[in-house]
Amino acid sequence: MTTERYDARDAEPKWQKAWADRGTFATKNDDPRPKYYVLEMFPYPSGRIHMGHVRNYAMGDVVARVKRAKGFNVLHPMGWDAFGLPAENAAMQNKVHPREWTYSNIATMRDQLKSMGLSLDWNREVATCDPSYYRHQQRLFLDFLKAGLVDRKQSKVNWDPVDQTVLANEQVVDGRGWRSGALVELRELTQWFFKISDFSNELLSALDTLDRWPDKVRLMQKNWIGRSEGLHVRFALAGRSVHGVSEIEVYTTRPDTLFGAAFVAMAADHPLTRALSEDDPKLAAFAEDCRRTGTSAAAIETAEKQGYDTGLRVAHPLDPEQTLPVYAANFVLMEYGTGAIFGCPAHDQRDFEFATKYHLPIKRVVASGPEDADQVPMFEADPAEDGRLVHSDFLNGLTVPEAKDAVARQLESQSLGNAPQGKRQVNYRLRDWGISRQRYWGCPIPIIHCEEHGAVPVPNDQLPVTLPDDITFDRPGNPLDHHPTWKNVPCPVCGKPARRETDTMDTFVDSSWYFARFTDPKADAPTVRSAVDHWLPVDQYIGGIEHAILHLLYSRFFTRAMKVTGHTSVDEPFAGLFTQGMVVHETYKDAAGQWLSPAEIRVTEDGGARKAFLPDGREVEIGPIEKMSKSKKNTVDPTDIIQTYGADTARWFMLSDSPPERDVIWTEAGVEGAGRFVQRLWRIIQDASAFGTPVGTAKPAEFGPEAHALRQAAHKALNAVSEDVDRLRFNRCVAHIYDFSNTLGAVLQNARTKTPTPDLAWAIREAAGIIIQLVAPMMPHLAEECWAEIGGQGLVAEAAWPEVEPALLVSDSVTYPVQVNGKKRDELTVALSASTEEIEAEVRKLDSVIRAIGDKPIRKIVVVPQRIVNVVA
RNA sequence: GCGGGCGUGGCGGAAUUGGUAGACGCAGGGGACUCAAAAUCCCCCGUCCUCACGGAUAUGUCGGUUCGAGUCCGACCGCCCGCACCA
Repeated sequence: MTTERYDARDAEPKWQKAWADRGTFATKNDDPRPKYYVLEMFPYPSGRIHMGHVRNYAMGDVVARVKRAKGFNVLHPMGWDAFGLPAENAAMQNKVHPREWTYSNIATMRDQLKSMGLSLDWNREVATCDPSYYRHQQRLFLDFLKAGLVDRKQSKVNWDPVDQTVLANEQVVDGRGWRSGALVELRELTQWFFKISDFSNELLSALDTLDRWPDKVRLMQKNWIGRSEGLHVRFALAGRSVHGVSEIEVYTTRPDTLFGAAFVAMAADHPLTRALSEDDPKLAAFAEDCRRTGTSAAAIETAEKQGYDTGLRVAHPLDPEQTLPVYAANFVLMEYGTGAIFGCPAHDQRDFEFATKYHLPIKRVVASGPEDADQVPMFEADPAEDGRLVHSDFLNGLTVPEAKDAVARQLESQSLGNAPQGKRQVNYRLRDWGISRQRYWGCPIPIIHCEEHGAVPVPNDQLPVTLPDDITFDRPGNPLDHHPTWKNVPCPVCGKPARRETDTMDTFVDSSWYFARFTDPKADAPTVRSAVDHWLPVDQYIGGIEHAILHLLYSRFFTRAMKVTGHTSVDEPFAGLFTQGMVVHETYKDAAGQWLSPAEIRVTEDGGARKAFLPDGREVEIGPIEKMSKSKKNTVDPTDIIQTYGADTARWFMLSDSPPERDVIWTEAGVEGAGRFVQRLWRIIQDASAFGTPVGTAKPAEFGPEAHALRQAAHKALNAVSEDVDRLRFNRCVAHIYDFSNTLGAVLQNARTKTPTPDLAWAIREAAGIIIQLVAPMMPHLAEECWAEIGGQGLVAEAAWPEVEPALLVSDSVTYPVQVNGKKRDELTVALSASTEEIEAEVRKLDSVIRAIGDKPIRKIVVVPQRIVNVVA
């Protein structure tokens, strides 16, 4: 018996070459077989692939290979999300051109991905930073513009007054610029927007059709779109008007609580706040302060609630006797509703805090009964939604929904000025998508600004507008903005001097249609209808949960916009979605508090206590397990792992143990375990090759008990793995394979001492073939080597998925756990055909049951067929 | 702050979706083989009581529904993700 070791370093490139030479993974658009489109979120070319990529692409590869084996024409492409900030940061730090930096990263990462042995069609590779890609994006932009899906309006950006540049939210740390440390200011710029809010209702209602998406993602999107039914209420300013303004319009989803209103609050950017600021320097200063918080919602909402009493008062719309104070407040957003609210402190936590801070009255208007009608509410256990109205005039005694309706009807019939004072309004939280970025490394927005003709689209025959190469980052701001020849061009309409739009597109635009481009990546138009309509929607999309909202929502919008402009006929880009967890690792810190990488240290285990040391013997602190990141140095380079253990081991480990939607902890022991299984399987296959019958031997008519048991195990494993692959439960696939390899290993162990009978030899050969095919999607190189070893036909990568023999999945007896009062006391094996009565009778005879019941009478016996028996006494 | 998720042995996790809690793997312990080591093979392995048979207890915490709860409901604690200019 040979026991040579499997050498991944030798085998892996060999099989990769074999697949490439045969074009195994090249996909044709006109293949008649049913289509299946598998896509993993394409990577940002940051420099090197990381373990998160390995996990993501290993999962997609399993799906692609299994679907291919099941007879589908599989599209499984790869590309690069290649525009973005890091390239500019690298340019500033290392004086390297963003294009050079990006393409060299792509070259490195492409090699790394190829070494993983993924079943990708590399002929379809695209990079979003390539003019051959972004020219079509410019075309889409112009088509959207023509279709009325693009808007130009003011919006706010984070401005760093020292660096003279716009900052991304992640570049704002505690309200200061990350490089300069200067206090960030908000600036208004005129920017381009995609009118995603035109699709709010449709994006919301179509979520119901996405039944192969995780519920949590659909819920997150639903909340993000944020449909609410409410009332616009106009409050008259009491006694005076300000610069001609005599009212404030608020939006509320709780009109029922109007009698509990204690104040009205406006955003710092509300037109009335601005008007008042002109005569009130303190208010102006307050508003300025609010603006300094930055543009991020998290920052605004975690900031302490603050208000400024403007001195204005408004009349209560339902109680002429009463007026309410008007505040400017930092937690009211101009972007949502009307930019003004009324506050009811008794029934809103935030209003409550605000009222307490500024000593405003707190009046309860919803109560579950008379006993709590006058109590100050406790939000934790408040019956806010199912109580009845109190202290509310004509609303008293109504339920919350009744009161909402009553207030709406009253205010609709009541006039202020010449219009009804209240108006029902469906409102969405979703805002239009601002795509202008004041950056170099992005897709140029194909617009020329002319003094006379305004924003003029670049004519089709002048596309693409390519990025100039001769730029520098010595000056702050966008290099495009101070590039004289690129920026200054004649107006396409009149020919007079004009200037190019120097803003580039948000990189989310790039990733909002790449899945469509893959269907015909070299086409002269953004898409070719026959290809895009054939392939879309993506059948299985796989990526990180961090993209649950923005990327996926933008892509859903973009697909609809492409439909409106005739670039596709589909609505939804992704029929199936899977969100995988992160790869995490222990962190290590030396005595000086410096992070250390796993490669720099050595871990020992002594009586359960794990300790880490530097090579010189100094002890290292083992820190918490965190997401792999460069800053904490807790990364493991996939290339190192692949060189040491092989790609198959890395892939296998990434798929085993942890459920794919959850985080997986990278451990050295885990990889070694995976590596041991590679060798174990190789030994099993060599044994099977020696003891099994040769290929093509006729199937015996009869199988003895041992052969039958092995066949049952093989077909049960095949069945289980097939089911779990469909549901992307790779960790369970791995467990089934381990389980089955233990069974097969034991049979082969016996074969060493007792030569197998012909029927068993045949079953061994069958079992070996099945286990190789089960392993092949996850460890494709090892599987090819094993396939060749047992004399399989052609390549496993091209072999059809084996058929389950259903007869082998059923057994003729059932073993029931027997419980007494819910506690397991015994087991009972009966024939599959046994009736409930027969089972009951058998159970009553069991000693263990009699003992457990004692002298209590049996009240009933619950028999759940094929499951369990419970005796209730 | 708002929205979403997760929590089971020393560790990663499984549990037929309300039916035997701990499959499978890692780590650990014991044994076989070996001059020896590695590799491999066999056995044990939640905790507590018991020589054992067996029993009690146990799925972040507290309570509820049920013949039966890791799974469903309510409250709490802890951790993670997103929050519109990171991708």
